[in-house]
Amino acid sequence: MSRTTNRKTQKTPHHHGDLYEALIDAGIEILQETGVAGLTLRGCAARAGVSHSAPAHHFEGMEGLLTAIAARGFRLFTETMIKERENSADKPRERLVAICHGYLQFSQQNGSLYNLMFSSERVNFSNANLTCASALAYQVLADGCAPFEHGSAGPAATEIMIWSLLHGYAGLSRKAQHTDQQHPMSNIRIDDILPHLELKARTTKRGSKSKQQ
Amino acid sequence: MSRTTNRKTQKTPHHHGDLYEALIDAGIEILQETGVAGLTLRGCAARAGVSHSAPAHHFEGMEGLLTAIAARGFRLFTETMIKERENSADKPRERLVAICHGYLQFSQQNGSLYNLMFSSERVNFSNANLTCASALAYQVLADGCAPFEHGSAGPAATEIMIWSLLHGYAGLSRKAQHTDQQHPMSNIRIDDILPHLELKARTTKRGSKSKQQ
DNA sequence: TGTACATCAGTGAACGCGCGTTCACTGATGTAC
DNA sequence: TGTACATCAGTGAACGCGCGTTCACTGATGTAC
Repeated sequence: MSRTTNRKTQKTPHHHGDLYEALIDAGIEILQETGVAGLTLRGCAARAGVSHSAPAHHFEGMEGLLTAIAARGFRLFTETMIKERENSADKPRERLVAICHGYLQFSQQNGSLYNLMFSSERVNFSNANLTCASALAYQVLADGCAPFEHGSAGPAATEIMIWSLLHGYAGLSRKAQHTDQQHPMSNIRIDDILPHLELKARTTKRGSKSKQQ
Repeated sequence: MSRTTNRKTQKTPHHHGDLYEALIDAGIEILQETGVAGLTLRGCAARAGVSHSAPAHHFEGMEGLLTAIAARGFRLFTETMIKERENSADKPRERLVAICHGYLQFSQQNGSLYNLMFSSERVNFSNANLTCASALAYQVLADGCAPFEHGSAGPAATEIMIWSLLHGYAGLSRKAQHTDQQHPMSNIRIDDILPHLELKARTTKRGSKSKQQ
């Protein structure tokens, strides 16, 4: 967020400099503070220190802004997973577990953003920028899964199993946070689950960086 | 939805009869057709054939209506899982798989409603009616998981593993539907995953209807 | 280096919209006697 | 069985609100000569 630090100190009335990115920054902050219901074009403009009609010069309406925010989210998401992976031991299982930790770290620290990225009806998932960013994120997960097989339905089965597990765990633990009730979720860590998953070493050799078949 | 069939034929201007339930019916229909963004008090009132201020006599604002809709959703959800379970062979693994099928059937046929139930920031999850309805749904899943253990973290670990997997699979496959892109999700069925999960028969005896520890 | 001009980026007033909410009302219903 | 009255459930007009969007504008910037 260092991009935003000079936002208030800038006195130039016109020519913000990088309003496009600043509006996305603002949007992510608002998302964090008030959830998706509080996210508006006018609110983002105000937080970026700009008139409420300025965003129209950079985004095609609300959908455009939400889509750009989601794309940025996927890039941060990818970074978080890669960072965790690089801190792990260079063994397939450790690498996958590290990626999973990165996944959940991001989803827990950016709940509303994660939600926007994965389930919003107001985002244009055909947008090339977004498609590209989300494909890169998926690739990290897929590479982590590549050394393993789960059943006989091919590599995608492992990916979908792990991804579903993480996506579900992320959503449920977020909901558990918002509920005062005692929740079974509260007592189970992801590390109570991951080590016991049925993941066999793949018999056919595959590269870990390329996605074949 | 048979409750709603006479809605338009009723000519009584006052005293709808069961407006509380009719507004929930209307809300579920609107949710199905337009998603949560299109769900408004005024819209529900209109669909129930009643003036826009009538809902105020039955619900504490929007949050009250959303909460009631979510509670109804959980009851339908529970019914769907139980129906599938009762059509299954009476073996632990078959029963659990049947419950999982019921789970995904509901989430796929009621995407927006499922989303409201599990991730809306606008629902009051402290509401007793809702808490009760969701606890009953959870109980069905927990009973299905009871014969099994996953790792050594106790019964909750199995429940959370299965629940996360289903919740995640539901959310991702819903998103895959809305995306034109070719999606790895499209090629993998839940039955490519469930049979290969690490679920050992529990060694300590437990009743399947009571929830211990 | 200076000037003229085109383009770009943000302004601020104005618009219409649908929303939730309020409120005095009225018609229908139920009950006490 | 009839009457009076209280209560309930829905009406419809009105309100203010924040929203996205439009549009003529203006100040800043870049470029050609």
